[in-house]
Amino acid sequence: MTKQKLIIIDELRKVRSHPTAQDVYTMVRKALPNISLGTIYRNLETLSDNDIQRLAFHSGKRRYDGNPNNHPHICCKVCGRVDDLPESPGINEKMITSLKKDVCGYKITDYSIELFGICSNCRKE
Amino acid sequence: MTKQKLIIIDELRKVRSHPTAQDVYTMVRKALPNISLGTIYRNLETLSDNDIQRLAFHSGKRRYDGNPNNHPHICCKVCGRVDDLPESPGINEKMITSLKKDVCGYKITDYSIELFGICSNCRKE
DNA sequence: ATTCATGCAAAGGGTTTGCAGGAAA
DNA sequence: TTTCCTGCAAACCCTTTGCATGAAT
Repeated sequence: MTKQKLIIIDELRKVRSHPTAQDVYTMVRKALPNISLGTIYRNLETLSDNDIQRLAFHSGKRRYDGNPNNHPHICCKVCGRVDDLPESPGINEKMITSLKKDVCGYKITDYSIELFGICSNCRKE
Repeated sequence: MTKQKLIIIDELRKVRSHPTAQDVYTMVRKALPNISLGTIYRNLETLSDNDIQRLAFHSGKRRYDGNPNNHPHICCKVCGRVDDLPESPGINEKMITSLKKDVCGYKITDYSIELFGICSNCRKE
């Protein structure tokens, strides 16, 4: 666990914005001005095994979540903004368990539940 | 609705494999040998409004589904294979409706529910 | 000393776009 | 004729990678 990795985790845990790799680069450079984008990418990749979570959306840019536990998000199709969804009674262990039944031989490790829409800012325009 | 678009839809409806743009290119060239990749991309984009569905995973490659209705998928983290999930009692309108509550001003248009894991083929290796 | 991560820059790979030619109404 | 779509190729952008340097044990 290097200084670079520690600061990346730290910065990710501080925000709720689900930043892109570039965003993380900008954030981390405040503490480590000489860190390279390559290191950001390499470490985000490594840390995704346990400490953080990668999110995939249609924009082509990955986003990262300092919370490693799968949970639902909502993503704006216009500006790309990503928010955590509030707790929902529909999303619980029972529902996930029922999803995992009959998965045709797959061994399940993760899930992703995302809503898509237009955020209030973008609707004003 | 051009010949190119019609054949792209037709090929997508014929398979359950959730092909990438390159895959679609290969499929469509059997019927239209001179079609270009650019046209494939442009039309997949246009058709995603109504006739087909775009899927996003971590690989960076988008995949396309001839079924335009949101429904759960399962994706192999090793080979990238994507399958439809069988009907699940946990995924129903009630659950989606409950998810849509309290979405902080977003206007919801779509959702995506994906499981990730390792398919039976990749587990053998 | 050895090992492994870093910084840098170049390469890679999927997707988008500008433009001239062509199909369709 | 006008409009819109296509084929082609180049550009774009995010991400990955090779390599020499540097940190850490």
